Amino acid sequence: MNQSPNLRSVIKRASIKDIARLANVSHSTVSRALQRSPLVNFKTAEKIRQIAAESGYRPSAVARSLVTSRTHTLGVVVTSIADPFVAEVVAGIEEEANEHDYSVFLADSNADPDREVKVVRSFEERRVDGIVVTASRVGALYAPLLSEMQIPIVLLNNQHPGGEFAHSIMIANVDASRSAIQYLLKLGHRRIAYIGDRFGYSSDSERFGGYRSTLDEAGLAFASELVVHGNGKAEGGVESMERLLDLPSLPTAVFCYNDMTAVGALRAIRNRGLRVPQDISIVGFDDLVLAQYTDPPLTTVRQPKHDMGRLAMQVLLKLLTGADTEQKIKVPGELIVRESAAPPKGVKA
Amino acid sequence: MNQSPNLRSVIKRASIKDIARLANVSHSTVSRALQRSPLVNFKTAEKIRQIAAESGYRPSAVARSLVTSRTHTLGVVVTSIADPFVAEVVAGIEEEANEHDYSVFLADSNADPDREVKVVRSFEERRVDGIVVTASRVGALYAPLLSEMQIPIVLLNNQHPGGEFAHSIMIANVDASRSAIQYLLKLGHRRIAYIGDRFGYSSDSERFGGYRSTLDEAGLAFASELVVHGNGKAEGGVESMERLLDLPSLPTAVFCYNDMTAVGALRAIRNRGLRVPQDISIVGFDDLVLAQYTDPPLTTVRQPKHDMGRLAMQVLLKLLTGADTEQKIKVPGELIVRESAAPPKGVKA
DNA sequence: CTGAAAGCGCTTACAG
DNA sequence: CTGAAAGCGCTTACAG
Repeated sequence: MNQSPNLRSVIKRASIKDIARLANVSHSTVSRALQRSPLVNFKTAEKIRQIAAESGYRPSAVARSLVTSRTHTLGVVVTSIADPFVAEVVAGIEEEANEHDYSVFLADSNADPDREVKVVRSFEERRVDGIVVTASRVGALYAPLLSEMQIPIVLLNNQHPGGEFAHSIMIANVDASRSAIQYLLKLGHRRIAYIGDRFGYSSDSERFGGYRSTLDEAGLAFASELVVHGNGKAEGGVESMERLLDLPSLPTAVFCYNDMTAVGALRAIRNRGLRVPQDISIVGFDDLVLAQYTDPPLTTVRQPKHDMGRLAMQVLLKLLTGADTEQKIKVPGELIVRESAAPPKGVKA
Repeated sequence: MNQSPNLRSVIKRASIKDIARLANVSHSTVSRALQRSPLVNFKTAEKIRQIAAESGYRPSAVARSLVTSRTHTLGVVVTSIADPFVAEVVAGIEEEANEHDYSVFLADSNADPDREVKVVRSFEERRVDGIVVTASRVGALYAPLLSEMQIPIVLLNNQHPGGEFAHSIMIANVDASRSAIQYLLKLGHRRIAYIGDRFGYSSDSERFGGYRSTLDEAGLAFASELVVHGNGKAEGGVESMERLLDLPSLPTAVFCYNDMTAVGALRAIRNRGLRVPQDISIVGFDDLVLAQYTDPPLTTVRQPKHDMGRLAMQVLLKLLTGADTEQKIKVPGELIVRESAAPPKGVKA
């Protein structure tokens, strides 16, 4: 009963031919019966299916793929699956894929361009039906590779969503960023800092753009010392916030590129003996689950990560069924007000 | 240049035959040249490879798999990829797999037994070379399915690692739990609570076992009101901690099933206006990255998540190359002392 | 309704 | 060193 795996691997799996022999029909008929084709007599079909079930038969997706030239498979390439934003997006992709009987290959590039190229190449060899690239920082570097590929690709929050790639889904960075800054202005803040992400090519500049234009429109002079850059992680948030805290005149509020950066900023502020939001207000971006559990709970811009993942898969599915409209979808962010932002000192709520 | 995907999909990919025609050799020779077989003349091999490169040829892994009956693929099934513990484990698996040119299928069961069964079945049809199941809660339910499978499986922190499954890698729950409780005892705590996970079949009972036996050995009477159960998430930690805080006599320290539970406990304590660790000490389990950024930073038991993932893949690799030793690996946890635990009131450090 | 035949894109003995 | 042949496990016209 408990044979060793290598012993077992010697035993050949049952194929359609074996079932055919047992059922006394041709393997064509078995194939049809298993596909529930109406072309085969009901009783024989039943019998065949029963025999298949009893013998633990499992059709070979690889053989099927070879003839149909569809693998019902997609490749997902991420910069880091350990990044909570990415993990939630992948959960959404996977869920949608699963519902449509697609399997997903996951590849973590670790933000290494070479590895990303290698991985995309391996997806080509696996003959995936489509690819989704999530939050890649290096997209531009392998653009030529992608553009010559014969596989539909959809980019999700990619740093280089432009030109040659027809299909992308992106958070509406500028508007989302503006809503965060408008909220801060409404609370009475006038000295608002921005902690960006030095690796976020387009998303950082868009979020920064929203920050700057909103400040401009409010008639506030741009103060370059209030703009610093982290790395999108908590440690980068700590460092960046420390630089801000060394300023002769502190900001009363800080808008962060993402929640992890905000978590770091929170820590740096605490380390200096200051309090959020009484001394400094903080606003994040993403709305990770942990944003509800920071101290204080984080006011942030929500990205519908799970839905964005599903959407990416839906776009892919549409492309796969032949639709060929160019798809560049912008998803709105939503400001989630919690407790990390409040009016600055001396201003009533 | 920018043809539509469906137009493109009509254009057949180059096959080994196309290359053969261009190179004026047989497809057998092309196959050999591409595999860098020493059997083929060096100059012809060079020429063939060049032609292949120029024509953007990509070998079909599916065709190759059909003949070699190896897919160089593995399936990873997880309860939830959005769980930070799981995500880090998967990162480790993926990294090790990548280094050995394996591709990984990821399936998220959402802790749904039916889905888990469906997914494992699809992995069988895809002819994955191996499967790793991570932190499954429902393993027992599909034990029969697994045991009749012809594919090697390794279980990682599975709730039912026993009997029929030869290969598993597990954190040393009992010892890790004991080290946490011993630390708390050394700090002077005598009234120590435990917030478990009602879904953690074996890991919860093992961690509880470590808790209880260490208390016993210290001569402390077991107080059942000090043991409550969450769901492994922050919300469950909040609820459970609230129940503890309603006790007529509060615990001075709480050992939590995992870090997310601890994060919830931290929040519940803060909501009651109490402080950690001055009023109550908290110890977690996992050492997620966020454990460094809670307020206060969390004292916790580290699981080497990334390494455990790599290890799982290594075991699989070993099984695939024929080794057939039963592998049940126990990985030690490590107590990471930060700031969420301190001597109870009235006891000097 | 059923079967024989061809073919998907490779690998690999077998013969030269 | 090279090619013709067989075969991996399926699907699907084509003929009956």
